[in-house]
Amino acid sequence: MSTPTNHDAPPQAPAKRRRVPAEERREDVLRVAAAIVARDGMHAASTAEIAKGSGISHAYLFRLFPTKEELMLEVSHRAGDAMHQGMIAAGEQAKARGEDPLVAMGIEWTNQLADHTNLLVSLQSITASRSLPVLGDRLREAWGEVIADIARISGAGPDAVRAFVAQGMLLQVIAALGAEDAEWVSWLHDGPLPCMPPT
Amino acid sequence: MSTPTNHDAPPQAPAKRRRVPAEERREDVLRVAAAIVARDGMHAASTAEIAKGSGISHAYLFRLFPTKEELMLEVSHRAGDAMHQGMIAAGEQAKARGEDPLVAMGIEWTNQLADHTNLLVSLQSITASRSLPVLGDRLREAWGEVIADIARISGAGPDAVRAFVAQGMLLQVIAALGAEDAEWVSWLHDGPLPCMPPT
DNA sequence: AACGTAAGTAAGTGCATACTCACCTGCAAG
DNA sequence: CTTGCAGGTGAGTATGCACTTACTTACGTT
Repeated sequence: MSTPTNHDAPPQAPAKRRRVPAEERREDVLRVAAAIVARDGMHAASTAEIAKGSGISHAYLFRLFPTKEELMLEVSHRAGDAMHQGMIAAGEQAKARGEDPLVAMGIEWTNQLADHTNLLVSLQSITASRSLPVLGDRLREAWGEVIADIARISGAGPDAVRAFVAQGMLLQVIAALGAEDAEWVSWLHDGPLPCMPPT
Repeated sequence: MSTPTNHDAPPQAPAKRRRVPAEERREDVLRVAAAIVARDGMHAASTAEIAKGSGISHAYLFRLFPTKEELMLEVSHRAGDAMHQGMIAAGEQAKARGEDPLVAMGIEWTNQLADHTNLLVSLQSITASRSLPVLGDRLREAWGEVIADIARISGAGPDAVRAFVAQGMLLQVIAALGAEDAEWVSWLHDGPLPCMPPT
């Protein structure tokens, strides 16, 4: 009368799933999550979809990241950091080569258009920060550092840095709108997109 | 045996609800919805909260706006339109007075910082457009018109218009981050915020 | 007074979401 | 072979969501 332990004869072998160290899984999850957040935003991104996309169970996702909020903070941090570090590297290399660092950083920035993900996640972070105060704090701090680095590496003054950052924001918005091919965009840039003004 | 029609003695009078024409209610709802969307984004904004904030039942909200999507499209349209019209007006008035229209439009734009709502709704629209294709179409079109108007009224060329719009985006982001008082912001603007560069 | 209609609602429906619990399993060391 | 344990899951739970149905009520017109 007790329930039989028999599992009802699994019809196929259970696919012999690979076991993977947790760290590696976390990286997978963060990649997948970034793509989904880029499309849907942080609030609408669903943990179930992230789990499925990462090839793990919903339950295990919450062992890797105890709450959705922590996952999102990490996603945001990765995206911001990647862009920040990329720009620093490009700027300093150019400087070492005796070229204009600001131009090099601009090119690096526009290169990010190739894979929109970081750009979009950054934008989504900004809009989510209104209802996620911790994120807001982190972002304000991060922006301060980015701007300080731009200024330090390029040696440019406030006006030039402001113009530079503003252009970056415009690119971000164009990417988010999927408007790279809109005629007003090509009019604005008067030629192929990837060129930031030398100012 | 039939259920008594007696309503169990309503303890207070039912508050004598005011009846209001549907059009007027729609305006209320749109205002409330804009504020909530500004904070939470279009996906996370809840119709229930919008209804409650507007002082109507959840059910009636869906008579005023048949779906959430239509509500959101209207919210987005209102915000974008308000900013667009405001800029056109400021630009043309300045032109009539013989002043630089681009400067006037910039001032108008920064004035929007006083009540962030439109700025934020615009940003939220942009990020939502990735998962709401109709919205994306509308936004790309609207941006084309805005940029054409800026160019027409100011007579400025692509570079100046691009710089102008980019500054606008930066302001939008600063507002979204709630970073108006951050030190990097005041460094960037080197003085009080509301001043766009003449170029 | 009585009627028509626009304004308004209580109480759902069914589905998605974030998160949990009890349990299972591949693999390396003793 | 056995055991320990990190890696991994099926099947929930409670809550919130967009949206609906059937109904009531205020008010201008005749």
